[in-house]
Amino acid sequence: MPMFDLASYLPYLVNRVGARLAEAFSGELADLRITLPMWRVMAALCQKAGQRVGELAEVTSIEVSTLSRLLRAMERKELVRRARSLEDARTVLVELTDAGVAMTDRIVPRARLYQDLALSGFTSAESDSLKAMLVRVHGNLGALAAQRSGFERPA
Amino acid sequence: MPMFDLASYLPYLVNRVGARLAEAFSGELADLRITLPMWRVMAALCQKAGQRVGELAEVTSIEVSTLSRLLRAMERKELVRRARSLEDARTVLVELTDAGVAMTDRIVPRARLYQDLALSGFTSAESDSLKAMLVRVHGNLGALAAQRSGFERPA
DNA sequence: TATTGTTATACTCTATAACTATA
DNA sequence: TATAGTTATAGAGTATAACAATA
Repeated sequence: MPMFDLASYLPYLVNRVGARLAEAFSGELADLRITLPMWRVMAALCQKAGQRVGELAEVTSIEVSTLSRLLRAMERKELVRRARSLEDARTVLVELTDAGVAMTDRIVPRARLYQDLALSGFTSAESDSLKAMLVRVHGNLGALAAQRSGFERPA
Repeated sequence: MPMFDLASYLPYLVNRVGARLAEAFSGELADLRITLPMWRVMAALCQKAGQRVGELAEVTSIEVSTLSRLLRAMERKELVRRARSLEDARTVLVELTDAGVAMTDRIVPRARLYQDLALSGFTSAESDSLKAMLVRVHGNLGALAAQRSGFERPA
């Protein structure tokens, strides 16, 4: 029987936390009839107003084809608007509607509160340290993927 | 437009890292015809030999009904074995077959290497600190879920 | 009655590829 | 030709509930 300590295996720890974060916040969004993927899109859009579909896919970690259908559902709920770019007519720019902005405004305080609960007992230095290390790991994995693709990626 | 900084939002950072970890290691497992959920089950089982289905569901963050079908698929591949418990005939104990142990033995070194790549540039103290903080966040979220369920859960 | 696990259903996500339109 | 996005399909996951067996 091979030896392997899950409790010190980073992917396990991250997956576990991610599952709990997702489960808990999904419940938080249920009464607003918003799903977690929708909130991810809204959070990305409220950070930067008009984004291309591919850009959004990268930020939200949602597959482009999945995202395309998700955006259609969000359009039906009048949360977002899609429009062809004037500069490059291949690309589609996505932005929040007024209703989308209003909904995001309702969710953001919950998201903040929720993060505070997840980090309760942490000093602000500890929170910052945790986040910085997650960013470093993300970077390491990105470099890894870039290597495999044969060469460095633009970013 | 609401203000919200994704780059300092913990759920976003965790989701992002989780997505990259999953994507990268899935590729690592592809040539062995093992999926990530299968590996999660195997890793859990190599940590503790015989586990109930519900126990495995908790450890792997996989829904019981999904896990039930996953275990059937793993039985067909002769990686695991299911058997009714003698003590409580309602419960089913899952364990790795010899082939399952052999496969796990092939994967474990890759998993270790893979973790090292994800944590490259980290001192051992930093890695430990990151893991410990993820465990604390997991605990905070568990306490939160327990509260909502009306009262404290056994564990 | 409550619990454990399996099964069924409907819905969503992923992966892949075909397709349209632009560049 | 290459790129951006949409759409279609099949396979797998999730959520829910019904169900069987056992406690």
